Amino acid sequence: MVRIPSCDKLNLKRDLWTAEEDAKILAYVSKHGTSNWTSAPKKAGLRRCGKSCRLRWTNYLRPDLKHQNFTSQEEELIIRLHAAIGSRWAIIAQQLPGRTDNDVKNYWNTKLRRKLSEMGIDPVTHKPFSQILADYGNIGGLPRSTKRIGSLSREMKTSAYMKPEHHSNSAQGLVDLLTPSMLLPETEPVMDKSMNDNVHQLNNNHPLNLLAQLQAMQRVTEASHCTFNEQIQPHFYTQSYLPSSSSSSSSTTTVTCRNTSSTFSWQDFLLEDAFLPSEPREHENVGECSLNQNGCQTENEISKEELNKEICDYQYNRFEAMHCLVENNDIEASSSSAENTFIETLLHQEDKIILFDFLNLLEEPLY
DNA sequence: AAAACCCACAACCGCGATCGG
DNA sequence: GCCGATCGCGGTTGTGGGTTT
Repeated sequence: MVRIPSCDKLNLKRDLWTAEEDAKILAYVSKHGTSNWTSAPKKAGLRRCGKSCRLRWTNYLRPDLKHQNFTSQEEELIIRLHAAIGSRWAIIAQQLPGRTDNDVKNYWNTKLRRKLSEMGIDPVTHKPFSQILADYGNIGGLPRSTKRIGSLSREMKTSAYMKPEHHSNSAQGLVDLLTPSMLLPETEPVMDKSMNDNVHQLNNNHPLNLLAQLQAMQRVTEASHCTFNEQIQPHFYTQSYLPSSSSSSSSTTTVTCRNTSSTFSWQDFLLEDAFLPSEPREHENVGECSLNQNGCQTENEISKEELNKEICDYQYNRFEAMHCLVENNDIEASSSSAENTFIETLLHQEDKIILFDFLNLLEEPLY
């Protein structure tokens, strides 16, 4: 892989952009567009590398960017999406018109992460610190993956190289890994939605409607034999309600939610047991899906064969759900990538990666 | 008043993915 | 299919302004 020489190596300007430089970039874009940044510095008369010009345009000069403070709605969305898909800022930023991935990332790192931490919530796992500490105590004799993210300290967080949803090799963690779409709450009741509505949502998706797509995928999954939603969703965000941006940092702060008469507590933003098996859950159903059968097992009680079977079962169930819809002409078979919805593509890629990583993980020695 | 510290965010780095000859 | 060029992304660092000591 050929590396682009850095601006530094080329002895190009690297400090903050001046108004004059910004004007040159704007003039360049209005004349040449944004398709070729390599030639931008030369054509615009700038002593910057093309990459730097592109970033300046993308993160600051684009006319569609918002430069106001984040709203509480945006804040809510960031937290929810971060819990669902981790630090994939580009995807999260797509859900926030006028915001860049850099904006979202900075806002998370400077505001939201600290806000959650001050409330006793681990911003990586979205679990209370107390639970994490308790979990550490509970798993004293259990094998620990070297890839696990502790997140109790900055050092631990930054030294980890897995995404938050890849924390575990436990059975419960596996559930988390496999179904990012199911980590999202319903923003509104869906019992009156028909399957056709769900499929319509899937086929008429837009990149800026990730939440709706995730929820639609969730409903499609519900149509399968494996009722993940009943089993899993209660463990995650229970409400979609919005905390007031001006609310105190107390974890007991309660505000009236925007769109319903219910109340919101910051504790609703906790993820329960994001990656460790703990107590058996009363509301867990013993469904046809085998994933849940090990919900109360400890890590070392779950054999590799069982976990492999769970992966296969999950893959099969999801495939079957989609296949059923296709057979009923409720959804078009998407044979080309161009026809794939954004989220289907995302989940497909995710599955491949997760399945591969997880099987590799199983090959690691257990201590 | 000045040094130290904190904070927000702009900018950069390095990597993998993708494009195109 | 190969390979160099470019893009896009997430993580990290640098900078400047505000606040505290």
